[in-house]
Amino acid sequence: MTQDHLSVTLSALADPTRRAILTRLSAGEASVNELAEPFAMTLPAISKHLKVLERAGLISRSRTAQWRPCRLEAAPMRGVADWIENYRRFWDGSLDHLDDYLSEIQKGEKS
Amino acid sequence: MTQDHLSVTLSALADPTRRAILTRLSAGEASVNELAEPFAMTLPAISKHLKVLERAGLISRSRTAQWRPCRLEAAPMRGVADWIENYRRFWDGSLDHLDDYLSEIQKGEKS
DNA sequence: AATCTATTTAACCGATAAGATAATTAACCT
DNA sequence: AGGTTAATTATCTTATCGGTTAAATAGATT
Repeated sequence: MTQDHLSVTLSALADPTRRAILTRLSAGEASVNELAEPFAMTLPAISKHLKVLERAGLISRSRTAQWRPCRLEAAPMRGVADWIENYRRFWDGSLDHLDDYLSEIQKGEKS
Repeated sequence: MTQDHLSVTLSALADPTRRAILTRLSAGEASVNELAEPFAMTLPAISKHLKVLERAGLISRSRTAQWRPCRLEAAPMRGVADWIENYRRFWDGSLDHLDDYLSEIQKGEKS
């Protein structure tokens, strides 16, 4: 089954190692070895995680000599933020204007 | 490995069927059969999806006769929204891109 | 040319996920 | 009691995931 963008993004984000990598990258570019350093995990494992993040469009990679520095590309997160925003009222607790929101919600995702 | 809340929530949300179920539930409670109806999928499959959502705390279930109506519980989404909010500046960009722009300008002025 | 460094690819493994079918539980209605 | 409806559990298959070790590629250095 060809996965939709939102599913690809969310499942990329569902792994704690990958989220930690993104957090690290929010402080700036980093090489694969730098990214791997904090984890009790082999390099190929990190390499795989990076490939998942790249496929999801959450990072991009350049080439400098033998290094392949990674950069955060947060754009796909916007889809997640937008989707989840439709549910904010359900945890924010102000159920007062429920009716106003219903039609908006129903315009949401139809797979 | 015991999964953290955020990972459990995100992987529950990573499936389009489950997201569609949540969207449906944002319009109000529904029975399992009602939830299953729009999908080309057997009932046990839906039942499994519901179990995943329940484990993630994204739905709760009551018992009325032979029906087990499901209700949306959006609370766990808050963790997702909070986490992702840290990245908004990277796609909203106004601040970031302004910084880039300003440093570009300064380089231009110096040369 | 030889070697060191950075990273990826290949091949494999165990665990989990998503689906199916068939059987089972639970509650309702004659 | 017997049958219908609602939903779950059990079992199985197939595919993907997250990790490993070992080998391969690519570029820099000596």
